Amino acid sequence: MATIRDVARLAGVSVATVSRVINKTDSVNPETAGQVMKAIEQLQYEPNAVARGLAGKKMGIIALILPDILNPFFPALARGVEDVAHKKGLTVILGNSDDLGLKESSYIKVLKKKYVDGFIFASNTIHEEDVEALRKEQIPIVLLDRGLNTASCAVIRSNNREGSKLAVKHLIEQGCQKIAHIYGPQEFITARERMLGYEEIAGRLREYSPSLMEQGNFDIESGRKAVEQLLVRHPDLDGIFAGNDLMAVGALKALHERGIRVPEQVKVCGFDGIGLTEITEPELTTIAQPVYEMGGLAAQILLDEIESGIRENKLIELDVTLIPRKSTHKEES
Amino acid sequence: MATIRDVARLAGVSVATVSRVINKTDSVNPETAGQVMKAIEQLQYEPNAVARGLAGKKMGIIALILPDILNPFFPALARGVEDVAHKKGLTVILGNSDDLGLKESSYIKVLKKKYVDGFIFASNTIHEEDVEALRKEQIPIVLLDRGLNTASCAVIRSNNREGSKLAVKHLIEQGCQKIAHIYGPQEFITARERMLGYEEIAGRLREYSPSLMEQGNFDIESGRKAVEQLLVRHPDLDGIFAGNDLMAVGALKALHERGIRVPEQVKVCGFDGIGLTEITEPELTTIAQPVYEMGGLAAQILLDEIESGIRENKLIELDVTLIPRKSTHKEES
DNA sequence: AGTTATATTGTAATCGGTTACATTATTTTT
DNA sequence: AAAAATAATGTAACCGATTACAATATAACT
Repeated sequence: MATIRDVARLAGVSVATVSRVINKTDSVNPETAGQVMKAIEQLQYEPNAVARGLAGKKMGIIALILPDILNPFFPALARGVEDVAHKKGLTVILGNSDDLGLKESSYIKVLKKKYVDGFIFASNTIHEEDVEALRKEQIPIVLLDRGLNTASCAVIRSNNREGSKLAVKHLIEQGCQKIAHIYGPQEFITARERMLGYEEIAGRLREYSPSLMEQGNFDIESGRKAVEQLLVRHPDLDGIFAGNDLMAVGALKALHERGIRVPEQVKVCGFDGIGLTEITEPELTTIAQPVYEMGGLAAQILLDEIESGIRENKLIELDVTLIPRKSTHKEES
Repeated sequence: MATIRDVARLAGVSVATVSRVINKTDSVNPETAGQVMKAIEQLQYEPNAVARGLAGKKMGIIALILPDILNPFFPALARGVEDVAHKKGLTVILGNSDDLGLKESSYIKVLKKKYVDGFIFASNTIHEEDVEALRKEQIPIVLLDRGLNTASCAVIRSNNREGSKLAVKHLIEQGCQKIAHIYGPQEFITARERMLGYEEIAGRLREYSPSLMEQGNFDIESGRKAVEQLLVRHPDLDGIFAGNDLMAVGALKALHERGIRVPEQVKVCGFDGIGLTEITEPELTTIAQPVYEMGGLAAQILLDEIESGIRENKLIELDVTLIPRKSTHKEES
């Protein structure tokens, strides 16, 4: 591999001039630049990213820390991030935090030493101090689905509240009168927001009761269990709005096991819009988040901040969309 | 951030000695080492990974290049790789190649400049020359699901042939007599092997005919279409072995649309063992690859090679297991 | 006792870039 | 025409580690 000094020698100039040509940071005589270009060409020279990184404290890498790539919500996010990053010549380091603050801290520690350009946290358990520390060191961060309290960096999320309202309204339109909700762990702001949206609309129904809500923890099994509980208390419920698709799948399973037909007897709606929803039987109505776009946007914002060096603590809330499918279909009467 | 010189100064020794203490590369007087340790402690010193990388040409990063993290097969692989890497203090860079040789080359080019320690390719389209080039530069590689021809580095795959045989035998045991196969793109060795396994067992059946095979391309939609074709030629088929789970899901959908009951009229078996198989209705029998373990093993082998510097061109073939589920259930008569 | 081997430590080059500062030549300003 | 500004380039320090080589002291060997 040729180095910048090889190029300088061949072109008969100093390394500084070569650097200037490469980075266009300073004016260089066009003729000289030509020589340099020719030398670069001849030697097939490519600047060494690590040396650059050492000098500039930026490795051209962004870190994406998410809870678990196995959770079907995250691959699309990762892909969104990676596509944008790759287009700009940056690479993406992936970390699974399992929603453990400790693991997040550990990633931060390791990755800071590697001079990553910035972090995207799609994780709910980052310690506030970690964020603060990164800020103080001027390392750009973008947060996904984090509260307002951390107003010290860009935050992206989708409009969970409105999404829930869409879901419940849709269930009502399809004829549901007694709509249950399986909510996610309340330490997640997304889960809280979705519950609020549900309460806002479902609370108006004559049949509404707080006991129509049951906790799950965002996985399939908990969705199934929640429905079992709900059916004990309300055997006559006719709609279920699950806080995410995974729990909705669990709900579908529970109903199927009990011989309760979907959508005829009970209609089910999920949240997230992951691919799974297209392969259940019946296919699952869901509130789709623009996950891929969220990832891309997060990367875009991060890259902007990296390039410009200016932090904009914007809070971006993306719109979600209802995707009506068979699981909430209303038979024409 | 403290540097090694700060430590040296505080401990009253040279940077070389500090380096020796940190890396245990050379003998250091225990007393001196103590001083150094104390200084390190006091300054909260942590070696800068980039400077180290520049000096040693290794950044403590491994690159995982896969076709598409959105394909449900790969998250588990990625997780397997990442878990092992993280345990050893390495980080993982993720790249989506979309099975485009060009994108792979592009990743290689970029990542070599970043001194990644090694590559794991789970992609089917790497140019032979790229592999050769990396080898020549002594950069460790591990390949997943690649042919024997590339015997110049470690290769991991699962026993696709045996897996197919397991699948077809299972279908026969469950009472199938006319078993169709949806095979994947023949440029993928996995697809070829699975087809061979199918032919080996299904070929013995009285009802066998080459026209029982139909091509798909490993996605849901192609599985559905393949079944439509197959049903035209063989309305009386009673078993379908799909070359992967995604196509099996498509098959399920096609059958469901036509009102053909699974498993009563037709039994279906997939291949891969991805999570989707548990949420279809009926749940899908499949041949499970130990995907997470494959990832872990790939990382392990790569790390061994990185550490030791010696390449072992082993070919490891992992066992697959049949997971019988409802989609091939035989009604007791 | 003289010599060789071993342990311990330091000096300075090296990895491969970026960039502050200095220098010279040329152009613009007054 | 002298002074000031601008363009073009080079020198060398710096980023923060590793490591070859040299130097010194001490232990072991003949």
